[in-house]
Amino acid sequence: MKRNTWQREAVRDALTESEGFVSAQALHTALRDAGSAIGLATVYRALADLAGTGDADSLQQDGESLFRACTPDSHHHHLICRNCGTTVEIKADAVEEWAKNVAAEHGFTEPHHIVDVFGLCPACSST
Amino acid sequence: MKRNTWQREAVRDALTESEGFVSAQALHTALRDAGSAIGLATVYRALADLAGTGDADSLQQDGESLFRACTPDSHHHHLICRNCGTTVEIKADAVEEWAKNVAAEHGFTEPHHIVDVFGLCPACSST
DNA sequence: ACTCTATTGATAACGAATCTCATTACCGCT
DNA sequence: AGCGGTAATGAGATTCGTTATCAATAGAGT
Ligand SMILES: [Mn+2]
Ligand SMILES: [Mn+2]
Ligand SMILES: [Zn+2]
Ligand SMILES: [Zn+2]
Repeated sequence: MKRNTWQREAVRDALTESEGFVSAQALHTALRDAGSAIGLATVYRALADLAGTGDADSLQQDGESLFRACTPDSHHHHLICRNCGTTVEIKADAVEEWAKNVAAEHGFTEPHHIVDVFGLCPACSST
Repeated sequence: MKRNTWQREAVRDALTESEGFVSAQALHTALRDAGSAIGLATVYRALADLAGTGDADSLQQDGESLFRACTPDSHHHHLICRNCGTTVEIKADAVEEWAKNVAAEHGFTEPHHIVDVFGLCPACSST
């Protein structure tokens, strides 16, 4: 059975308080700086769990995985500032349909898709 | 100035002969198996060059970069078999427009996007 | 041919992520 | 509340993709 630990709660809380996508290592450093004694491996495990249950979304950038607390049970995509990490959740039913159709047209089954939009947020654009 | 070497040509040719996306290490192994004495670092450098000039597209899967020879000067996306790597190039003007608009609506500038569709190709679906 | 220097490649170094395993502590049970 | 089984933890070792080093090589203009 799955047990509840303060470590998992700490990771969940730290994720929620982050503005945008963060790496496991950044989250671990933030927790340690805040006085926590949590281990790095535990942060990785907690993030993997959260991503597995749908409570966190992840994406890969520059060869490392980034995570973000997300609205559960709601498939969506992200608009991400590549400078400061600020993230906006986006619903895109048209793209969902397109992805499903394009896979079917070529005889591909069990389709899934990766759709992310990067840019500079208003604050980072004006500097 | 940029010099022409048989190593760069070998990487370009090997990429072109590959069916789908391949990793730098897989390409290096294939070249060595074919009798080439090319070094691993050179394969990495050649692939980075090709990606930089737009002659190759790249994506990240399971923490490693995969590359593929692509039609130059033609922005497109990919439908990829996650079992055998077989890839189909896809034009999707509607998605291009959507990405541009969604960025503009939120005040994000200099937008770009990552759009990939994964699935099982017809051959891999029937097993 | 000569010279300059971009390129190469064996190897070391780096870094994100995972594994090991002895220790800890959550939780169902009495 | 006290036990006991065992899931979870964490410091350190390990794996593995990628990049940095740097002496040797070779492309290309003269
Ligand atoms: Mn989607
Ligand atoms: Mn596009
Ligand atoms: Zn920003
Ligand atoms: Zn396939």
